[in-house]
Amino acid sequence: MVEDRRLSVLRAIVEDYVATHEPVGSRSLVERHSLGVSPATIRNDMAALEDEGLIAQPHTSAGRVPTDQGYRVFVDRLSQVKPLSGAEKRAIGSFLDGAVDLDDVMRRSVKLLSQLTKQVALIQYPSLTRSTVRHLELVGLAPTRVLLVLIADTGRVEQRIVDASAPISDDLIGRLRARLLERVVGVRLVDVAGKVADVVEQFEAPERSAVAAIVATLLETVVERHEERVMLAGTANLAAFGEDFNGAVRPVLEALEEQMVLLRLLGESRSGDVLSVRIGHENEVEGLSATSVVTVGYSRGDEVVAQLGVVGPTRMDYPGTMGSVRAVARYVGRILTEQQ
Amino acid sequence: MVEDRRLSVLRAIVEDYVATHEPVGSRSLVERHSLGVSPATIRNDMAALEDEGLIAQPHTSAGRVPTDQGYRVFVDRLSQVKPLSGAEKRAIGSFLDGAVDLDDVMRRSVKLLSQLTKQVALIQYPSLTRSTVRHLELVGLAPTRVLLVLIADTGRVEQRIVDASAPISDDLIGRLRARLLERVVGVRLVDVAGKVADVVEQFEAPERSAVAAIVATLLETVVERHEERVMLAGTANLAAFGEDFNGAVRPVLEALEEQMVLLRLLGESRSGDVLSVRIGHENEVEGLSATSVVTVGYSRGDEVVAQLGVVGPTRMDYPGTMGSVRAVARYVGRILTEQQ
DNA sequence: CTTGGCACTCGGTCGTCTGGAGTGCCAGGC
DNA sequence: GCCTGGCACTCCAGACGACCGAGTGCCAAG
Repeated sequence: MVEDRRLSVLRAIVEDYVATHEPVGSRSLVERHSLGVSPATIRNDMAALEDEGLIAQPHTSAGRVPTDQGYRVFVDRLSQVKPLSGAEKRAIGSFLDGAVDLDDVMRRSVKLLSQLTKQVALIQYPSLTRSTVRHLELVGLAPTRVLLVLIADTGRVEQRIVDASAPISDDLIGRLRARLLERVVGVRLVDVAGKVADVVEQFEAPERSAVAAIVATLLETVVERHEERVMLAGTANLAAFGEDFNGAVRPVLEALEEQMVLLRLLGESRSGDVLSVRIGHENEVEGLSATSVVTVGYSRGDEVVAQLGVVGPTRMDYPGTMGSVRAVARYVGRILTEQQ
Repeated sequence: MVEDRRLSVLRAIVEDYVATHEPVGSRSLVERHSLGVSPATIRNDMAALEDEGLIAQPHTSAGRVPTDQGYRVFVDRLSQVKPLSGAEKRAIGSFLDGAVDLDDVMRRSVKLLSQLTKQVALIQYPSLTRSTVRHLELVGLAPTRVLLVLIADTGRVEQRIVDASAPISDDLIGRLRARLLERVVGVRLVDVAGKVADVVEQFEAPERSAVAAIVATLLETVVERHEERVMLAGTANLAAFGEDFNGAVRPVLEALEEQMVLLRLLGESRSGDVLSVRIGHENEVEGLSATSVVTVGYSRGDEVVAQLGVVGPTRMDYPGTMGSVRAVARYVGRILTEQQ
């Protein structure tokens, strides 16, 4: 079929361009891939592909380069996720198994992913709102200060210092701690607010204001979504982007420095645990329109708790990147589930 | 004095080069600074400075550029730390005051510093080993698993999951918790090991192995220095470095990605709370020989607990950078001391 | 010790030229 | 109807050379 060959040509162009980073012409295409036809025929196909908007020429008399749409078609119809090699899998296992706590798991995973893909890797901490309270601790620091520590079942720990204007006795701390514990342990964070709503009322006048301050801080800790952190590694790999630093790399670095942007990036694909690939302009984030973002959710147990992925140039090795992202997500999920 | 003028010339060269990023010649020097002599005289001075190794020419018939040694003399003898403007001081105050916890203080400080200096900023978390134990918590997770949470008086929280092969009852957790608390609260982390050495012996056979596992993990948490974290911001400012990405910026980015390197960078200057400036090759870290590092310690109370600083091109604005670094360190110290 | 003058060096820029890679189109063949 | 070889055309990239200007070092005179 003619149509089939045309797509083969597109695939070949994408593969060559990804490999060489140079516009690919009709001659070299027939040489490197056994397409069984002459360059002239390829040229006709290329003209058609260009009409469809899948490839473009940087200038007349240059080879062709895939467009964002071209990559889209490649990813959707022409490529398969490439599974990792056995060696790579073993490397992942041994690399991640030594992690001592959640921070360590995140740090190791994101570093690993950036090394596997040679791109910038991102990982979002497991969402607090979806998890449950494992423990809550109040520690008196000073007459009017209390440290509130909240431990989620994902292993994440949040701490806040509460400065109540009224003095707080150790006895009060003990009673409040017991009451709160009995209310919130095992409760989903999103439901904590409902559970502790009436606690303040159970305390009398001299103590009430301090209790109110502590409970308010607790609610704040539980509700605030801005606390969803993102960790990042491999920015040095941006070197592969191109030579013109200020043109290409700077906006990317700037975007990556903003926690909010990173969250949006990972948040855009609330697609659960299926791979999401956003190519070039499909990306909503300003400054990243020349990059592609590959993300996937990872799970604890059978619930997706957060996303991880990579950011790289649109001319990336999609099958390989997708394979690495998916593999790391699975391993992270397994570790979180086991460590539970 | 001739000698004096020579140093003035060096100062002028440094200032001009920092401002323009271009080799500075004798003519433009007399034009921009009122030195009261002719270009020819300056040329003689420049030749002398070059003999002393303080300046160099990139090539014949180009202007002069300061050498690392030239910057050294400039910093040591020719410049004064530039205090911040009132507006800047107010900005620091309002920017840092809203911090809710230690992480937040670190995050805000490092971001602020990178914005003030337009360079890459680093901040080290307050050292664990120098601080004391504020609280310790054991939480049972599963029959054989316990979560150990250690809270230092710097506000830092460390958690570890202990997997004892033997079952651990809630009763045991309670007793062990009480005993450990009574031993370690208020004790410096470095002294914890001595305090808990005999705790294991106080438990009998069926419980002893679990206790041993928990205590071992506690010691690990307390001793391990690799846990001293460093946070970093402003990598996008590396754009000011130069155009040749792979030549100049890449090794810097790579070095900055390594926690160990960052720690060394901040650790090299155990100079307490006096500003440390390491210029170019003075820097031990490979890959950063074209950068200068300005660091200073910050305190909680009257004890220096960690370092912060910036990394930038050797052609940085030293007086301004030193002023910003010192100012931010003072504010951070104040906040930590107040929040205590 | 300073200064003006002068010859010299050398990097950066501009215009020109040329080779090569690549294209589009066309006519002929299967 | 599709493929193919041929051919004219386009245009980028690199090489080459000339020129300009900024800057230097040195010297002799003030």
